[in-house]
Amino acid sequence: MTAETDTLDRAPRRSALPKVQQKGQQTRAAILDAALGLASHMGLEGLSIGALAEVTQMSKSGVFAHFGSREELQISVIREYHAKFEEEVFYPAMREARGLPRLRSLFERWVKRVSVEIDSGCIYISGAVEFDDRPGPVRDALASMVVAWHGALERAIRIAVEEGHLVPDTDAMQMLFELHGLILALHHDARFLRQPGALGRAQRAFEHVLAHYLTPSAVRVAARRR
Amino acid sequence: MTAETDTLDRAPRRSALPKVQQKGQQTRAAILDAALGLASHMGLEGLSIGALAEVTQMSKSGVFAHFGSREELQISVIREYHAKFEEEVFYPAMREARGLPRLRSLFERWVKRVSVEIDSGCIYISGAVEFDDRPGPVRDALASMVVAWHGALERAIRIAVEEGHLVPDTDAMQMLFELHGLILALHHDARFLRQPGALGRAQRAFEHVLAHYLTPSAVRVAARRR
DNA sequence: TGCAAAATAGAACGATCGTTCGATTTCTCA
DNA sequence: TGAGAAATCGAACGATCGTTCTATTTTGCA
Repeated sequence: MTAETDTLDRAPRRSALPKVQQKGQQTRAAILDAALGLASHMGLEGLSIGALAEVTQMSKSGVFAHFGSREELQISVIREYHAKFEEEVFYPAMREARGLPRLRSLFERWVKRVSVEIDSGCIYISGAVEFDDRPGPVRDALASMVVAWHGALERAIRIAVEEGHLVPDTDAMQMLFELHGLILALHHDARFLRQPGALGRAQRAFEHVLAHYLTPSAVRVAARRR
Repeated sequence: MTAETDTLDRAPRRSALPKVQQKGQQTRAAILDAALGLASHMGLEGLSIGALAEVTQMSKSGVFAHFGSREELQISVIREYHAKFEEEVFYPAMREARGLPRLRSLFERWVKRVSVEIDSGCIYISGAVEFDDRPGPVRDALASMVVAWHGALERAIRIAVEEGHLVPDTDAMQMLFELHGLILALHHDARFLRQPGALGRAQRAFEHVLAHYLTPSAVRVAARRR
């Protein structure tokens, strides 16, 4: 209920049931895994059931039956990506100390994830471009996850203000805007332009943004880091 | 030949011929115009010759004949977008005084263009995401235009350093990275998330980035602006 | 072990895609 | 004005798409 919940979503964790995994769920997971890889390369719109069937060595209708529609498949992929993102970025960073350490960890893991993804793009980013003009349930699912993640970052920034690490008049949404821009620029330069130095530039830029909002006392702590 | 050429491209301007426009070229231009609008909404991959024929009230084969292939159509659209971008952003800004005024004008016009495009996305940005994993002539055309534009911005930054407006140890590519991120964040928040305040945040963020690189004397000039 | 249920396959559907080709209309210029 | 060139159309192609339906196979449980 406080500013820091332990999940990005409000909804309860799905399937806490200890039931043994049936065959169906098992292949569904395998399909979803392949779909995630395919969508990372071709985008959510590039996801085709035929290609997915070929990869998983199944029939088209066999794949189809697990989701009922292409839209539902896309939404499932988004949810899967979200879960992985939580696992790799959000949860570990939330174990860091409140304030600057946690914020720094969130950004660092975010950057690492995107730069690892140089060979398999971020679905949040590609999806945002693909669905910015396409209303519907897929767009809604995507947007709600992105908003949840941004909300988590914003809370981390506010906590850093409370802790006295960032100046009191910090505009959390403004700072979030600037940090988000760095991720997008990293994704663009590393993935589209294939520039080798993009990761370093993103990290350096993070320090620049931080410099704008850091409290004098926090500056001394931050300086010791380098 | 100097750091500031008067065009983004090295190639000579196409068709300086005063020849009267034939019917073919005329309808080709009309098709291209419609294609630009369509690609802005659906992306370059969403561009279909059938839809284009419907919009222009022509037959599919009639449209097709003007380009010879879908790829060539996409490349033509990219070139058209590039020309418009030059006209609206690059050329007017280049008429500003060397250094900070020119750099500021470049960014301001860039931002304006992207925020006008809230209802018809930027092809540079959507194209980068669509083709970051798809080698071929379309990707090459897109990349070369983006690189040319980034090169122009980089030159503007270097000139601002020469003029003493930015600190001598300014890393032009680093600064470009940070500015580009702001545009991408603006595009994301305004177009995908439909956030109203994105434009203002981009402008404020520009001042933040500038603050990092401004020379003390330039700071006084900049302060008078506000 | 056997039987109902779940999972998968296979074939076919209508739609749309880019592209080809030959006929036909429209333009252009001597 | 009339002939040749350019532009446009209409129909058809093979391919791929998501989806539906009916068999067939596989699975899980009493």
